[in-house]
Amino acid sequence: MHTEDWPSTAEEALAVQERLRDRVELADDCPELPPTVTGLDVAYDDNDGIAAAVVTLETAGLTVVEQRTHRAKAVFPYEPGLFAFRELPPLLAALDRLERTPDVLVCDGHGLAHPRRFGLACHVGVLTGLPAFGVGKTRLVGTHAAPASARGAAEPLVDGGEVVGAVVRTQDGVKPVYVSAGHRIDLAHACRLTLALTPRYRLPETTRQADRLSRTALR
DNA sequence: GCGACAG
DNA sequence: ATCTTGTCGC
Repeated sequence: MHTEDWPSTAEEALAVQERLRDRVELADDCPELPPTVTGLDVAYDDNDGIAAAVVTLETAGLTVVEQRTHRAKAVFPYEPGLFAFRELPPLLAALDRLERTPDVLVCDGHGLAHPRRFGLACHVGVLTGLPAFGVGKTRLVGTHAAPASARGAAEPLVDGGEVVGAVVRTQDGVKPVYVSAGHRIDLAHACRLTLALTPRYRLPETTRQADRLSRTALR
């Protein structure tokens, strides 16, 4: 899929989303402990300028092994449920610049925890063919009980009668994050990785590194 | 009809 | 997403 035929209206985006949705793989392909984890994030300025950043970390020590960025102009407005069409172009461009193929992608948004079960993490996974999951800071859909206050506590996120993700407490007493599978990885695995990526802070180290890099790339 | 609504 | 000082807590 190229920039030329990228959807520019909500109707077109919905059609593309529906087409891609059929290619999502729910089976878990992701290794038990992938050698590396790659975080994705995008920063914005006041003039439709956007900068995407991807950072690959060694899973064991969470040290950076490779990082890439891509600057561009926003080509799609923010719209809940169609968020992927805004961040996907620069993210895919940045991912293309990586020399080492990622083992698993960690997105700043949702995967299956989406009104049509196909959020950013699903798009990224399907379009790259790589395992991917999402870690959101706030809820998009679903209801859930409050997880216990200790790090590691989690509660299922339910929408339309099905479990679409998990609400996970990554640090004692902090606001929980929303974890959901995207492609070729299951929820349990995504939750386990999320905890491995949050030894000290609320958000995954992958997201923190990508966030910081995208901001500097914007200036 | 009235909210809710990833980043 | 982004705009921002002080302030509560360990």
